[in-house]
Amino acid sequence: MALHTLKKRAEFVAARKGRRLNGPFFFIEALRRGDTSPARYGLTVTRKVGNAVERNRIRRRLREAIRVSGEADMLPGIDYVIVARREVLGAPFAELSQELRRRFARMAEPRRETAETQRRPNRRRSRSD
RNA sequence: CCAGCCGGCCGGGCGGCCGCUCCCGUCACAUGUCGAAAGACGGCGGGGGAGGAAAGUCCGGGCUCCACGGAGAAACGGUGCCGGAUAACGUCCGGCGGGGGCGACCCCAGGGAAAGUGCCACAGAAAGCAGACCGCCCCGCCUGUCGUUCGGCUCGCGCGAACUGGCCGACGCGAGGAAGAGAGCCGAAGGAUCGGCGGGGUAAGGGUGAAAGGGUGGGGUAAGAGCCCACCGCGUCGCUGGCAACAGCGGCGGCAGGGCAAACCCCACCGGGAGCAAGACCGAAUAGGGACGACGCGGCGUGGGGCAGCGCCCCACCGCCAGCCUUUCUCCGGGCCAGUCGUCCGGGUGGGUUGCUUGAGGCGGUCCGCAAGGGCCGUCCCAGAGGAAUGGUCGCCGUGCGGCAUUGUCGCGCACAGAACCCGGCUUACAGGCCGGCUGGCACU
Repeated sequence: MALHTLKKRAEFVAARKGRRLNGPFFFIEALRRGDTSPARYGLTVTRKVGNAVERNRIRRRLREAIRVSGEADMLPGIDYVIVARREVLGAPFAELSQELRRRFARMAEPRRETAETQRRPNRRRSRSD
């Protein structure tokens, strides 16, 4: 049974209010929905990353990486939004899925450290559409 | 073999593992949800699944909705040689004209400049009722210069003769025959030439410019000029060929108002508007809409009523005038014309379903046509997503570059680019490769 994906623009916008985690290939926004239904995810690939072909490729690699190795580390009740960077294109697939797993695991951990990272001034905003 | 021109086509291939989506078949046996059931989600099997440009969204259509009563005018946008193709086009094909190339071929927004307006910078004398800077020519005047002839003077060279020892050398002569050498100055005559000034002729030449009022050659002339002649160009008339654009030939005209219309403009032809987020159906909350009832409602006019009357108020007609909508305007025609409260009714956003892929369709054959294309026959069904599928990953092969090396191995790379209702075009992007035809060279037979 495949994971559900986010469908509405409102859901993407809401995820921005969640915790944020940076990485070399992407950053993740995670929002606790307050129920216990299975995790959902959405992919954001902005137009400045590349043309349509490259954006498609990024989306497909990420989706495949989540399907193969990321699913297990996602927690129920949370919406994840993964905002891709251009580096996804050149990265080896193994490295990509490893990175993805590491990030999900980090999300699941107690938020002492993450809370600290979040306090750091981070006022950069990114469009999700 | 080299260089080039044109047209067509492909644009990585094969396989393993794991996925996505749509369709068809099948199962309800196992598990879960919904359901009375059929069945749906689902399991299993099979099949389809990005492009030549899917792109830019620049034209033309189909399809859909909106608007659409008639007449006239205007405005706006587009197209612009001729004929054909086509559903249509600004596209395509075949011609014509102009330009380029040795050639195969390529390029051209290619109606009207004698309706009018405007512009033609800089340079240049002059840029639009043409003009005269230099130059060329003629005439007059002035001053100088150079030849010729004549006369005079000065200097120099030489010869001769008498005399003579020698020297000096008067005189004469110097284009005659004995001989040879001239030069300068002054004056006069007439001529040539240059310069200056003035008057006129000219548009050949120079120079400026994108463009200077046909071109080349000859005659002609003071110098020149279509002034005259030949050829070319141009205009015009006629004939011939062609459906036509146009071409050819002949006559006539001595040549006329140059360019820009991708400046306004004129002429001819075409054109309603918006787009699948169109539209249709099912349909929450909230806000708004319509009908009926009550209260209430532009101006003038006409009729009726109330008050004793000036006048005011009420009702009706809807006659006129306003206002709004009818396409921008005009005329005619048509429609609408406050608001508040109560009752009832239907629309409608989020969402879902549909439109949604069988079509000016592809492929093959055949016939017609130079071709674009068309007719007929056969055959095939070939993506339909919706935060958006059509893939991810690994291996082998192919191919390009580089290293080692010598035909193996290693490394890096393999273009432009992703359907969103569908077609016909245009334009733009694109690594590499294949096929066919043609042209110009070189070599060999």
